[in-house]
Amino acid sequence: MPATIKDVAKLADCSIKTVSRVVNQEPHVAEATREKVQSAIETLGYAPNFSARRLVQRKAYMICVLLHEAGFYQSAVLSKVLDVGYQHDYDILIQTYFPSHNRSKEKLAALIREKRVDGLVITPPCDVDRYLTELLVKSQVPYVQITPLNRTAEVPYVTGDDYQGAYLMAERLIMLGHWRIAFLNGPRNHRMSIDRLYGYKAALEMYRIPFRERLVMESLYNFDGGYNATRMAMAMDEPPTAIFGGSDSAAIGALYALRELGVSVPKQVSVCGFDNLPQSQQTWPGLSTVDHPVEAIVDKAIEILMAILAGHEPDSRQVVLPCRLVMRGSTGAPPVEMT
Amino acid sequence: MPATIKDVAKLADCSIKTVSRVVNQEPHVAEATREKVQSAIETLGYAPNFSARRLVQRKAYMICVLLHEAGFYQSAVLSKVLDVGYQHDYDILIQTYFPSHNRSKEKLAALIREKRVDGLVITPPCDVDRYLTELLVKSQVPYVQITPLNRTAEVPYVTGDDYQGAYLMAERLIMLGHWRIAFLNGPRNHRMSIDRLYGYKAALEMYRIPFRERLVMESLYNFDGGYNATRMAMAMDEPPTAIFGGSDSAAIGALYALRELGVSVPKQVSVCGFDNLPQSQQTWPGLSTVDHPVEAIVDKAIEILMAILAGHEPDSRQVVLPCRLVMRGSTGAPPVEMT
DNA sequence: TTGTATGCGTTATCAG
DNA sequence: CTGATAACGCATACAA
Repeated sequence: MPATIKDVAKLADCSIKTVSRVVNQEPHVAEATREKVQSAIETLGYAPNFSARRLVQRKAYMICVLLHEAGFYQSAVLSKVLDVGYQHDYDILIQTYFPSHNRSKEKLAALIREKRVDGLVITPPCDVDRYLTELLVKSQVPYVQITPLNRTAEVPYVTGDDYQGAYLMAERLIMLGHWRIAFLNGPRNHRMSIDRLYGYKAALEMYRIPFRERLVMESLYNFDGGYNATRMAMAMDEPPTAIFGGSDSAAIGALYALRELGVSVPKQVSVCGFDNLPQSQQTWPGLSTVDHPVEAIVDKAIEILMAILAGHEPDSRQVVLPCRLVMRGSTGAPPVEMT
Repeated sequence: MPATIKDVAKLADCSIKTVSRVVNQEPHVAEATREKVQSAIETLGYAPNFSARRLVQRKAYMICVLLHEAGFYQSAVLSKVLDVGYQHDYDILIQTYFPSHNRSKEKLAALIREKRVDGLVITPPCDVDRYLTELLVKSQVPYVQITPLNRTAEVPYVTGDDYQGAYLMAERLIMLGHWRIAFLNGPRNHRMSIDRLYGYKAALEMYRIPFRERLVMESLYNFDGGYNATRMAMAMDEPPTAIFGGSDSAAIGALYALRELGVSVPKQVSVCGFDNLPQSQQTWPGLSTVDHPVEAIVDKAIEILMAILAGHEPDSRQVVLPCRLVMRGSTGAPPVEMT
């Protein structure tokens, strides 16, 4: 039976309000009183009951992170959210969301209706789900998107600069001497895929390399997609000398396919990715990739969410952070052509 | 301003208690009344306030998952916990715990003191932390361990059968014709490492293969450890023909090292791991490994925790689930020796 | 089958 | 600077 604020008040010989003041670090308390209360708290091992606080303040002190699946990228997001969230004295609630799954929809709706969360952090691909976005808008819950697949004018988001990152990497490949560069594309209707593709295109254009439609392969940004696309690419009359995966997952699939085909990386074909997943440095050869600054993204996202929750307008509601290249062993100069 | 139970009562023209009965599916309500209340609930869009319920029932309706780091194994645990937890109408709170990190200690202590969680799920390596275990015991919070590094008599846990899994894999390697099998060992003082090592030893013994101390290499069960151990193993006078990683992470490190050394897997050296991480099927060649039945483990763990929280004794407090072999391309017969 | 009154542990109001 | 008292929204013992 834990001690309550009343017990403390009795022991410290004051009113509960005074105890409350001490606990919540409010001003207008005499130093002597404060000390008396403080020691009472300690001898009783008192800790305020969070549920009571939540009730009376009509606040859940809880933010929800919406995850679609558990992968490394998500893990990184999570770690950082936990870290930052706690600094703001918020609890973090994890919720999986599957568009196809009715139960997860209802669960989330209940969570919001029952005021069990104050705000949400949305991770891809949750943000492209119609039902979800409508639910969020209708219920007026504050939320912020992380690396949205699509962007909208009103919704706050924080993301990496996909266009710039892709441009940088494509440029680097070109500098190495490549000009037949295949691109493993993601879902066509996602802003993220589009930006990365455009970054690639822009670099080609800048260096006067003709863009070839057939070198853009569908990969869905996953391992299997990257694998299949690579098999197809290598079966072409003029196979590419470099394969730029729009995501590390796809690039890892490409690596696998090339290995299977007995094609040496980077001697015969260079491979690179995008995202900088932890496992990308455990492949052989290490995967050259574009680092999406996950930590910084989450940091900023939480900052924005907290500002909104606190009632003041954040500095900016839509933030795009620059990406940077991480070169490892999977890229090199193309082999000398012998015609 | 959401509707409260009073609003519903007023609209349905009954007392709040009756509404409460309907909401909580209690008996003793006339069908007619129930319908009246039900429709009132719907027109008002009423949802019970969770904080209020938590307060009055002195229950947090929340269980906490303690994570040390965010990896794939942890992700798998998480997904399942979420899934099962929600079926029991519990919220899942994620908490990172770093033994070295004072803030995370305090945070957890506060969580427990303030009755913000009803129970916990502990994942490795949290369970070997003195401070943590003492805190848990002192505060009397119910908890259950998942794949504990060490086991104790009183604490409920669910885990895979490390000994049996390692035995199985070692046996398989022997069947393939290997007898110089290196083992990438984990932290020496963990029950989990010990069991896996003993399973390996037992298989050797069963098949009358002399155990060689020097073939047991320290790897700490991580990528770098596996990498270094493998470099050392391959530098021996008589290098092993197979490398059994006590964890997939270590085995992936081994794969990397061998690739670097130009050693062909499985032609010259076979490699296998333990855990069956998702990335183990994305390596080249696919990593043969021992599947730790994470989902079943979590399932059982939550079941036990729920039983304890509900006040009745679970069927069993300590459960060990069998592992099974997952053979992929990284293992094969050893090369023919030419002396 | 239904309703009334009381309490859960806080914070907030406003008077002292 | 301090304190009595009223919310907060729900559950629950007990009465009708």
